[in-house]
Amino acid sequence: MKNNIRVERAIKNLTQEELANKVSVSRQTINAMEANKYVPSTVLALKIAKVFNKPVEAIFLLEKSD
Amino acid sequence: MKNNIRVERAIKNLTQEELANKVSVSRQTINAMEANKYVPSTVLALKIAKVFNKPVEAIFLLEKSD
DNA sequence: ACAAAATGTAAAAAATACTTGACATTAAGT
DNA sequence: ACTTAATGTCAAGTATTTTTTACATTTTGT
Repeated sequence: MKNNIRVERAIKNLTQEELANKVSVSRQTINAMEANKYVPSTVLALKIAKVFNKPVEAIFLLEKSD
Repeated sequence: MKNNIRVERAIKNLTQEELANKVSVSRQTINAMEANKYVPSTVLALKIAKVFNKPVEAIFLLEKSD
């Protein structure tokens, strides 16, 4: 699974830490997600999508391998 | 987090097992999700939304407790 | 009423998400 | 060049998701 968090974060001009605070996770969690180290839970995906005012599908993209 | 899987499944007339096969998880995973026993991964949420042709947000709903 | 299909549930194990803390590297501003 | 903010990364630990197996209950069709 791919994600556009870094891009969306740039658009909104947010640091990893600021985003982390907004969605109540650690900064490392955001960092690891951007580095595609793991797939977040749906709760977290919904919260992030909400911060960016976009549907989940616009930020998190399924790949063939999923 | 709430979800409308049972309703969407009824609309599409799918059994838990059929849905489970479509998204490559066990029947118990679908059952437990419907029973709100746990929150699925984003990959699973995306796949389920795709089966139902709806955005993730239409099927999985954040609650205050999230 | 009976049989078969669908659903509920539970426990143990495996896999993965997420935290905390700590330190190293890079980028930005003065 | 210096300082600070931002990001990268790692390791160990906790929490949660998901699988498997197995059996009980409910629903559906005949």
